[in-house]
Amino acid sequence: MEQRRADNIAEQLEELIFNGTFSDGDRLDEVRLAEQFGVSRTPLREAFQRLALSGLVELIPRRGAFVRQPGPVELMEMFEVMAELEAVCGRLAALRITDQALEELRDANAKCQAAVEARDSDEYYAENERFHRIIYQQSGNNFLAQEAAKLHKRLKPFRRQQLRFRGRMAQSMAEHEHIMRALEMGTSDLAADTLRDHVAVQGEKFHQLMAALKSAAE
Amino acid sequence: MEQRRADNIAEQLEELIFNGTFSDGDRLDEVRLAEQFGVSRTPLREAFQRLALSGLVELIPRRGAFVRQPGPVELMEMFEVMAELEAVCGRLAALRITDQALEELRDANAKCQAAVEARDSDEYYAENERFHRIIYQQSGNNFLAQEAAKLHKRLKPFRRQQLRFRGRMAQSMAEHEHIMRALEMGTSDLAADTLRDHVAVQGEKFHQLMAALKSAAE
DNA sequence: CTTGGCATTCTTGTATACAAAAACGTTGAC
DNA sequence: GTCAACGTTTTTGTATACAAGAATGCCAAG
Repeated sequence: MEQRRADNIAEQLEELIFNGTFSDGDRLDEVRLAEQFGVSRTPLREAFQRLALSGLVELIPRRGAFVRQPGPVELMEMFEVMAELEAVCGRLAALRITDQALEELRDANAKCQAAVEARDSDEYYAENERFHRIIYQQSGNNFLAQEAAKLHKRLKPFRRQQLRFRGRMAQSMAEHEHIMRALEMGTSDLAADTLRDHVAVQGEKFHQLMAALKSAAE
Repeated sequence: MEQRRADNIAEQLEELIFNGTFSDGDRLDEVRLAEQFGVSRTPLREAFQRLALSGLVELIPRRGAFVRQPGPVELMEMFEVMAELEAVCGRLAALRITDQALEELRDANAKCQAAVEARDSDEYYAENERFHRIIYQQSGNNFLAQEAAKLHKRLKPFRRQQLRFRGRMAQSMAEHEHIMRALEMGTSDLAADTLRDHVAVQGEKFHQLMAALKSAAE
């Protein structure tokens, strides 16, 4: 026995849900997945529980585990909450941020810029995430930072799509500049508003994308 | 076999942690609890997972399940986040609240007032919770409402203590009045600020209480 | 007396076996 | 032909058995 297969399985299942192998409403068959992963049902059931807590899976008693992808409405709601959480982080961070953290923000932003010019979207995502994560941390509120990071992670697969809009990357970079300036100046309300808009626009773009896909299908 | 013992056990354990039977750092012994509840280890482990997700228990691989009560610092952080979440709910609710919901708020508030006069703290807690829950709902953002309710529930046992401050109940009632007025008028920023302060002061009071207890112990 | 290594014991993680509930298909009655 | 009731099958929930890692204590060596 190695150790903690259940965790590993939870991650793999998460990946399978994100990449679309399983989609909304699919029932996750315990026995089938068990032999597929080469384990017994026990660790799989543990993995289900873990996924249920992060919201990816719904556990219905006596019925099984069902994939639960958020619909457009729920997604918009989540983006709205994300925007507010980021705004709070920004407001607190503007007062509490350290010089060193500011330096790291500049670094992350510079690498973001480089990634945009190199058309390296993976690099862009990574550095963008670092940028936001620094702000969460610098809120000085660890609980808040964790909650923000949790939701950020959950929205990750949807944020990617929205960035395919023409010119969105450049616009996003400009917004980052404004955010940094607000943090440097320590103007908390401005930092909050700028961050809120920065995230809210992602929700908006996503909404537009959904609408476009829908009308294209008709 | 009845059905879903695991859920039941999770609830009971939650209660045991809240009422102080288990306190911070305690290890939850699988076998001991299993025979205590008259079940096998399997449903217990499921219950642990569920408690871990709500943050009451920390699961350390190969070590076991440990009770994880938030310390003073984390508690303050949680109250800060709660204050901000309520503020957001208030800001949105001020724009979206229905007349019927306003009526229900008035009703909950009146019953709160009656409970204060009757010195019925249980009733007060119940109606106070209803008051806040209505605001969560009226934010029009279901995801937000759920998150707010989740954190509200988690802070419940700590909120109770803080209300023992002299005159806190009356002050809280006055704050409720202000909140309602802001919601009636539809002034979202005012509603947000009033709610934020209303919750933040709870954190403050709690802080004072902790300090008082600490200095009394010296 | 202290410390390091080894063996024993205890506890967690996983597999398998069993029980009960829900899903499914078949058959029979109207 | 349709619908309902019953029996079969599948699938979930729980118990138990087993394997492996961590904790503990003992003994010996310095």
